[in-house]
Amino acid sequence: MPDSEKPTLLVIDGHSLAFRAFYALPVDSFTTRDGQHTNAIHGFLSMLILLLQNEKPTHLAVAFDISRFSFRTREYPEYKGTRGETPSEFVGQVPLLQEALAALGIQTLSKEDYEADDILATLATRASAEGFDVLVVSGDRDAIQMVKPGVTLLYPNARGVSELKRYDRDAVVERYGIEPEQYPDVAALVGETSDNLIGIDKVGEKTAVKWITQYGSLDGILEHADEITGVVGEKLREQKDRAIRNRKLNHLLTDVELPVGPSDLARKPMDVAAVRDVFDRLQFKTLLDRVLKIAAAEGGADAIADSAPAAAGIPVIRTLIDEELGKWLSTQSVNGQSALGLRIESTNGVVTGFGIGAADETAWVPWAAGRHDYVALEQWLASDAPKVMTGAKAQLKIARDSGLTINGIAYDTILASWLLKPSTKAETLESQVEYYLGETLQQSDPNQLIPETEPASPATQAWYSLRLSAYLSEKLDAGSLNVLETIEMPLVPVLATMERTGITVNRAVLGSLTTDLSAKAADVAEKAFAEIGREINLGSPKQLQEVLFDQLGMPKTRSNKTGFSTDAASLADLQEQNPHPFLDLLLQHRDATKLLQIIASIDKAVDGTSRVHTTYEQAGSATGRIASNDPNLQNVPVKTETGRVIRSAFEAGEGYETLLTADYSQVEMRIMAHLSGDEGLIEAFNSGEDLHRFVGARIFHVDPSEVTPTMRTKVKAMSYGLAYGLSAFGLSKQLRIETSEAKELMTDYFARFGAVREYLQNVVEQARADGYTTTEFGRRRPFGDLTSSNRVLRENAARQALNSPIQGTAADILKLAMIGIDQDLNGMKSRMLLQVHDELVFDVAPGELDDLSAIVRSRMAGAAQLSVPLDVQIGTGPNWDAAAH
DNA sequence: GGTCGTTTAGC
DNA sequence: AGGCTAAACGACCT
Repeated sequence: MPDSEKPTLLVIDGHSLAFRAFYALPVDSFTTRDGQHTNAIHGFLSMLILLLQNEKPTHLAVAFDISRFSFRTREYPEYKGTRGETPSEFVGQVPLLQEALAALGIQTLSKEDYEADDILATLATRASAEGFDVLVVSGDRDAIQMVKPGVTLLYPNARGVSELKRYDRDAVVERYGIEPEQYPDVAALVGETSDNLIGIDKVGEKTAVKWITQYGSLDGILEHADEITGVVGEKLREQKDRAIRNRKLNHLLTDVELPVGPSDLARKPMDVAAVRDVFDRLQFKTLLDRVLKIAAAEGGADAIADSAPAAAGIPVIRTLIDEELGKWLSTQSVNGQSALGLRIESTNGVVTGFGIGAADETAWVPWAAGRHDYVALEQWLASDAPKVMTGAKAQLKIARDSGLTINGIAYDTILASWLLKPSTKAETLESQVEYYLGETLQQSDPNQLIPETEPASPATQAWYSLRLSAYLSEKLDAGSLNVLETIEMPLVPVLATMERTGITVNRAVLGSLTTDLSAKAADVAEKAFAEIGREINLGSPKQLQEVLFDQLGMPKTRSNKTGFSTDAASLADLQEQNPHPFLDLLLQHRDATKLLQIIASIDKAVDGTSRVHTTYEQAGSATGRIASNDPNLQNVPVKTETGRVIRSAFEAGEGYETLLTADYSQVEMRIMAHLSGDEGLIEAFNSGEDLHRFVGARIFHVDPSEVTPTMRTKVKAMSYGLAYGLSAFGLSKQLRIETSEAKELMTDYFARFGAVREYLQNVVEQARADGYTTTEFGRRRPFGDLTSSNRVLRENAARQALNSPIQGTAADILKLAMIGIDQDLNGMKSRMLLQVHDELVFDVAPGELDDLSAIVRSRMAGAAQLSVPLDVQIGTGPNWDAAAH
């Protein structure tokens, strides 16, 4: 690079470069797991990164064509007419590329009726006049005409976009033997196949250059056309109109009116969070690293100053205790009015200290039970003074284990970030600091005995939590903030209590079931091996495929990525078409081993007091639901007889009278009735009649008493499928009926409950317009793929969008009920133990059954005011199975 | 040892 | 070609 002090403007023809990348890179290697092609984007961005590194432009813009129509096609409709339909795999990549460019802080330009090259030529001309060095990147040969002192063309060679050839004036002269501004005259004579511009017959580059050299220009040639002898001379005189037309069309405009001038195109800092977001979606790992390196090299924290609060530098940490701490807390929190960051540090589950972060100061409070006077600290912790944390629930549990009371947890950056983008997996403080603030927070590596780098102090961590909260709050809309404040934050201590409480499990029940099931599994496995004459791993889909399709020669099932499916539905199909004892034995083996797995996962989690403590993942699901893990207590079997034996192992705790379960009946259908306003469905719920019987009566035109079990099953499947975007095909599969019958069922259903279909369609339409769906309480879920050109992607997104407000509203409702119940339980001994999406499980203290039932019923039924009642079913019994109803 | 794909338990 | 999950296992890669 020249050391010139001149600013350098880099302008790129977006479409032509992306298109070259599209053909240069194999689609197969550049496709996301969702099926989005990314080869053009990848090729373009890697070229761009190289340009940024090598050319270090101070100013930058990428121009795009808006469509293939321009003033040129109006003048000459055949212009570029030979170009086939642009491949849809390419078209879909352009908006994503533009999104990536926006995140990188790069301005994109386009103008109706003009081509990108006209914009480039205009900018190049203006910039050059204003004293810029200009670099033009275009894959269109017409761009050669822009070259002049100070303007250089970078032109991709045949191998795609990985190498760009520099054409300055001398290079053009060397390559073509003419001056750059003469190039369009040559091209006009020769023609340009790719633009569908036919030249003069028999005139190639050599002849054209010879004439230009001799007569100076196309005009000069035409003036002396009579002097040119031979067949080419005749052709020239015959076809000179073509050359004139070509010359008009290949002239690039240098005076297009643009909203910005060269100096407006100064490089802007990238929005690190947005860059990560886009690159994550595109699954560009290596490219992201390269981009972030550039960001760091170009100015580190300053580069992201626009998108993040100013990094004033990490404040010095004071170590404070007792009175001094009390004064500091009072000053920094303005007597408990203003939020402070809080990080609770622990080792092996025992609190060792507190990091507290204010805006410009941080404090570290070493802590050990009974070692100091902690009055000031414990007062502040127990007060409602607002505290900002990152991952509050886990820290709160440890604090409680150490006998501390913490109130006023007003903000959790993990939950805030999740509400912002609920489809991403839960984060950590370190990942948030890096993602949102573009800074690095050292964390301790548990695998390193002697850490190479000092991990950040809890005080610094608390300070970062506070900064993150400020950043996130600005990004959150009012609805999401409302969900954070009224649902998610109040739920944190409730879930913490439930996790710490756990539920009693009778290991003896599990033990005897394990014995039975193990014997059963061994028995069916042996019989299965006898059927096929050899022993295989029944859990290996690959080995099963060999047995089923090669050895037994069964018809092929639906295919998946690794071959042919052996799932239960496929095996049932096989049993119908090609009955074989092996199939049934295999299913029985699957059944037994699955239950054994679940039992094992529960059993190994039982603690010394016979209780299991799940961990609820509050920021895990895309819709707002809570997930349960380690062990998962939201998928404990219930549907089969054996499954219910597992449930019967969950018992009332010691000193408690019984278990109580409470669940909503058909919440999602009720929410659908409310949201759609469908009069038939609303009437169904208000009638008190069994829902599926009521709906069945309407659809099959019979009296409710005449609805047969078969009719009820079909209607039930249809109703439930609605909220999932079930197709006629899917319905026919599930019910094992003809597609035509499923279609008929759907038609009849919508004939009676048409507002439901209308509502579901509206949800998707609204989501497409807004870019997100919303629950009744304001929880959002963004959707980008609703406008994707990829059909699979688009239709998947549509089904997710229509389901989200329903599933999400149901989640909101039960969460609100839990918060209310927890409040009302204050002063009682009974306790909430489990949440299973539409069900809650409680330990009932002696004498509290009636009170508890009333509280639970009232809080659950009253959690939301819908146009249909929320029906709550309550049951009690010594164990979870017996308490079901 | 990590990641992906398949399968299946629940709602 | 049915929405939201957790978990186990096999297969494959490093």
